Amino acid sequence: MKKDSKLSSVLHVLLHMAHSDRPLTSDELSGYLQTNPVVVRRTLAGLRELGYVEAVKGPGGGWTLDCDLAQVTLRDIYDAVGSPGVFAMGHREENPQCLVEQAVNGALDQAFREAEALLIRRLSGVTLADLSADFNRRYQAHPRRKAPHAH
Amino acid sequence: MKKDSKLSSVLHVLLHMAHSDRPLTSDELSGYLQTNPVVVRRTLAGLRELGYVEAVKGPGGGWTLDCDLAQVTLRDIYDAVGSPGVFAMGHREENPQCLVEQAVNGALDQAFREAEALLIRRLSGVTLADLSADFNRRYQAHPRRKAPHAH
DNA sequence: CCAATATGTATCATTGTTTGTTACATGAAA
DNA sequence: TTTCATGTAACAAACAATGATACATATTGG
Repeated sequence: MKKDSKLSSVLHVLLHMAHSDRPLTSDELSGYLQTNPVVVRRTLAGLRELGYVEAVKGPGGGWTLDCDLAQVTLRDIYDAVGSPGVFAMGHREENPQCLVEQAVNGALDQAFREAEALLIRRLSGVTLADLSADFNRRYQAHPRRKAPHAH
Repeated sequence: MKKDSKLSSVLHVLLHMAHSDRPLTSDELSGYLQTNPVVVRRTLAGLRELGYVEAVKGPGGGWTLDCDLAQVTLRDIYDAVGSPGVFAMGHREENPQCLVEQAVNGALDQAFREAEALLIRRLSGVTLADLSADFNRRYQAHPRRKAPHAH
């Protein structure tokens, strides 16, 4: 099944923005993700509406962070990109009257709910600042690299 | 994102088989799932190869269970249908050299791994016999229903 | 004011996966 | 030998995610 990479992509560009001292254009960001500038704008539109990032038009414009990295968790970003369904599995509403199906779905739903709850807890426990610090650690470990982010 | 319902579907038909005293044809089973007989055969083919079910050709033929319900867990069935990817989210291999991406993916992977491990644990803790018992409880609670499974 | 740059967004094309369908071969039973 | 059933390949349809194009809007700086 095809995987939705919105969350990963958004975090990727947010971190790049965190380590940039000037606005980054959709064009530049799309280069990092090897995608299209329009896709970037589309994806970041939600974050802009929620006030996590700011977009400025015109020359010298682009995207900048507009939040406290230490206050925003991965869960916030997950919500911001639309809280996409966590699981690739589910069940159609085949026939909810069927007692057999009710039994099956009940058992599966229980397991899936618990797993999703754990995932959300874990995402809530990591801030963008944590990610940024993690990046810095990796950078210290590879100081020879010319650019902090090889693209 | 579209959800894969193979696991749910397979469990559904397995339980029907568990409560039937004769082989059920792909045609009948496809009726329960509101799908196509060929899809059923395709999906159950894996379970047949693993010995969980048996398929008999010819008049009076069809599908029957060929395992101990108390010994087979939902996790076994999950594996039997191909252990489809659990999550609808992921990350492309955009640019693994990028330290930013490494930091992001590291954090996400950690959270996803834990959630998946919990899901597998939960699935391992439920047997087909448990599901069958659950069905029976539901049936006791609705004794007026003419057929044990309304289809 | 105007040219250049950048986002905002609607629309359409492309791609890939899943599911459904058709067709036909194989095998078993009466 | 007819009928009923599975086994499977091949193809069609449906759908969602992604990419691309076009153009409007806003801002900067000469």
